[in-house]
Amino acid sequence: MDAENTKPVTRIQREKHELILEAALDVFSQYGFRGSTIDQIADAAGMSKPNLLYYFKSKEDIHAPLLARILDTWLEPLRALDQNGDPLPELQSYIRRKLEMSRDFPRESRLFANEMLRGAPGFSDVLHTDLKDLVDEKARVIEKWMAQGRIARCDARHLIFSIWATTQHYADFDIQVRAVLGKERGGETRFEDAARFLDQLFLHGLTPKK
Amino acid sequence: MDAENTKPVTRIQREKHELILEAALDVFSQYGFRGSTIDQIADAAGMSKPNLLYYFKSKEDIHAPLLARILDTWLEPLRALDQNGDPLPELQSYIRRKLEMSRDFPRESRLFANEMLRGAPGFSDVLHTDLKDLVDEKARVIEKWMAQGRIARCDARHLIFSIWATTQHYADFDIQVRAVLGKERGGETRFEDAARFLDQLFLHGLTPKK
DNA sequence: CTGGAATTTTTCCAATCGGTCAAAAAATTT
DNA sequence: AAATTTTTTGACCGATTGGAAAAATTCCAG
Repeated sequence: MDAENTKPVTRIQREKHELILEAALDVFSQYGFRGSTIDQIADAAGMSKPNLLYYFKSKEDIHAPLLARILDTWLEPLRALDQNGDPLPELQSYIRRKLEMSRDFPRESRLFANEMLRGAPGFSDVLHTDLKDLVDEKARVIEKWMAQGRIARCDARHLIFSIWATTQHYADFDIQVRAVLGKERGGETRFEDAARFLDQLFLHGLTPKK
Repeated sequence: MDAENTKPVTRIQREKHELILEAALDVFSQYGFRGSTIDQIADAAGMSKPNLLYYFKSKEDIHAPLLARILDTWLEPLRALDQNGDPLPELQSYIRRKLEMSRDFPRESRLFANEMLRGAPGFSDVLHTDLKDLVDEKARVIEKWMAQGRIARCDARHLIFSIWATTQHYADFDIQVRAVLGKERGGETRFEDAARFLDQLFLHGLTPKK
């Protein structure tokens, strides 16, 4: 009955499953679902298309587990936001962790972005439940901090949006960021520079300390 | 010789050109270049594929003018950043104008995002010249303001990135934003809420005024 | 080292892809 | 209204798409 949940059992199955998902992440994150072809993925995985289809019976079946895996990973830093910690350091470390994810998992970020651009088909239910619930919960935590005067009063949800946006930008718009910074400005320090900048932005904004 | 630059002359040509580009923007902004089909665009434009190809001789020829038109529009607010104005109001109005563009031209924003996710093929030259030059120029303006103590010291380029990221987020991740805010929280005020929040973020950050 | 299971390759398919072409139909000019 | 130009259609093309089937091969336990 649960034919789709049959997990790999043999050594080869485990290896190839992982190999294919790795290759698929490369391809899907660049071209999106419709723009990617099974042949492309098979090539990237170094195998023939029918061979790939022996492990995943359809294009959807390769894409779905990638998405499922990601949302969880992606929200982990937000889950770690601790209501018992100090507000500013908590948010600071949330921002830093999200930025590190953009640095270390840019393909995952782009896959997610591709899905959002398409309007998140067959994914919007998760957005309205799991995601919304988590954001609601953490927004309440942040609002409590505001009520206690430990943090400036602002819209907690838009604060979360701005953290997502600024950090994911470095993965999703990597090409643009590199182009603008140029090589002479040492594009390899861009994540440290970004971390410093975001720290200041979220802590103090642009008002000069007189 | 300049066969590709033959501009529409008749009334019908002008109308259909615009109609097709409008439809193509809908499709390309959702599925990206590779994920979109000429048939889809023709359907959206209410005409047959061969008829569409009478006006644009290839898929590329529909896509290219859309992209060309956008980068210019997109950077106009940054161009308007006036070095003779007051720093904080200048930046504030830059942010507001960018946010308004996300509200009024979300498809253009998504088309651009799609192109970036793909690595901006056949576009990266513009990024390294026009875009970089403009950002360099405006970064110098901002750095001058910092040197004069009229604005907090920070990385001017990453400041620009953060403005791009936070504002475009409301167009590119619209689905997610709506899902998180939910209808009960009046998703139709999200742009006003965002404007208020971004004003505060960039002006004062999160440090509470004691 | 062999028999059965797991894996891979070869061949194939119908649908869709981007695009062409000639003829039909409108629109415009004379 | 006739002649001409512009626009639209339908039929079609080779290449690519997602995927099926079955034969050929490799793997591994007894």
